[in-house]
Amino acid sequence: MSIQKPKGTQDLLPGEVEKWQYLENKARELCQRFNYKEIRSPIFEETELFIRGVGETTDIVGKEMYTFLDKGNRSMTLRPEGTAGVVRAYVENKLYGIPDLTKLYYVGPMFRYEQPQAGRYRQFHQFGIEAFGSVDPSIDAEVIALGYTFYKEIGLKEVTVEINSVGTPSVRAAYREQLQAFFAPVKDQMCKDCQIRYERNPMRLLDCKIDQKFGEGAPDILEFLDEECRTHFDQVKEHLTAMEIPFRINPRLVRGLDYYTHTAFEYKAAGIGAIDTIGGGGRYNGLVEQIGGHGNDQPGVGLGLGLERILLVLQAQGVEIPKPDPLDVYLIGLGEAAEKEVTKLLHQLRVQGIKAEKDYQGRKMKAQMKSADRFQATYVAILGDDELARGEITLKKMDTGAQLTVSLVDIGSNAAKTLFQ
RNA sequence: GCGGUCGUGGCGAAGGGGUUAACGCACUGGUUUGUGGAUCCAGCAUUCGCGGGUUCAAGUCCCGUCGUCCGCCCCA
Repeated sequence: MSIQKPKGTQDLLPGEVEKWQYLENKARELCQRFNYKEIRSPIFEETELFIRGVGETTDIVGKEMYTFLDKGNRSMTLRPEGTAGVVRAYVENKLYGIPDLTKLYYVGPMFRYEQPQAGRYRQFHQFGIEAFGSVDPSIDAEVIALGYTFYKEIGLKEVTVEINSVGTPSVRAAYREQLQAFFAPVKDQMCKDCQIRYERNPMRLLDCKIDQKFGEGAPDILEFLDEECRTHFDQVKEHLTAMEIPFRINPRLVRGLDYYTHTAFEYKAAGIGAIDTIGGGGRYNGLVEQIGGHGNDQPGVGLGLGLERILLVLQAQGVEIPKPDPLDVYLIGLGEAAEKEVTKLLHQLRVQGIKAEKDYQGRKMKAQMKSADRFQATYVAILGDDELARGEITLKKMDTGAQLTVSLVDIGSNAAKTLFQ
């Protein structure tokens, strides 16, 4: 049997890849306006980085990493998310020492070893941003606003922003105890997954689909926030309101990564089967120090948006993505001498910036006309022995069928003017 | 990791034990020795994901395996 692509990966072919280019271009252009600079970090890192960064108790580290030993017997892992690598690069390159260079973005593939499903792949792609060095709530709001603006500008409708505060580690510890106390009486009645969650991450008990009923009346983390946390959260909300970014407070929003503090948020949209999260992020004070070591305490806040999920929702909503321009001109040469002249002219046109093509399979003129039609060429240029003898070429405008003759020298030296006069 | 579904030409899709594997689209050629998007004609799967089994006979039944799609856990 012939070799197939690895499970959960996809070949992005012409026709589809244009949509990706559109999204990526939009992301870059948007980041320029928000003054985020691109960073390209490795696609694989030392396994230890993700264990320390993402968190040992997370599903990502526990069961979803693509880990392998390199030839030096070092444990490496294909990045399952973007933040850890960017934080590592930020610390390693001492970017904290360069004033104003703290707002970064990336676009690229991520890897998680999971069973594929609608909107879930083993290699998927994220557009993400990270802002380092500020605890100001306005930067939390800016990050949320950038993601929301991206969705809006590519034409996504009905995107919901959900926000929550997951507090600080000490706030969470207190909350965790209260939650365990709340669920203790019904613990034995809950599903087997929840039995595990009860011990490892009680906050997850709140969004279990099976055991919803047990969560009713459970304490909200928002009630446990201390003064600092509450103030930060309130100010994030005020900044969002000032920017007219609609949001919903979801006190049960828990993210899958351990590093979040204070602000946590998700973007949701319907249209991907059972999955509705299309992006998310939050603040991660303490992560830089955790990865970079003592003395490197820099706060950060960031987000990650799933590109294939965006594409799926766009499709479900029937949003059209602009197509690239079709071919300007398709050249047909009839006879050996004319074909050689076509080769010359084709190159002259391309050098001048004209999108031009010809046949390479020795096909009949009718077949070449069909090709031109498939490429949606604006013009077909026909060169036969008689035209060649006169130093001219026949131009046919495909939508009207109108034909005219132009000088070979003219079109070769100033194609744009000759074609579109 | 678990559960369901499906796997026939470039694409869509019939055939559910009997031997020439429908049909549609696309493509190529012809009708038109130099003019596309229309009509008509012709061509286009020694083979039904892969491996094994049952049978006189297997796309068709059974088992395994790989993959797809969907769902669970969790997330992008």
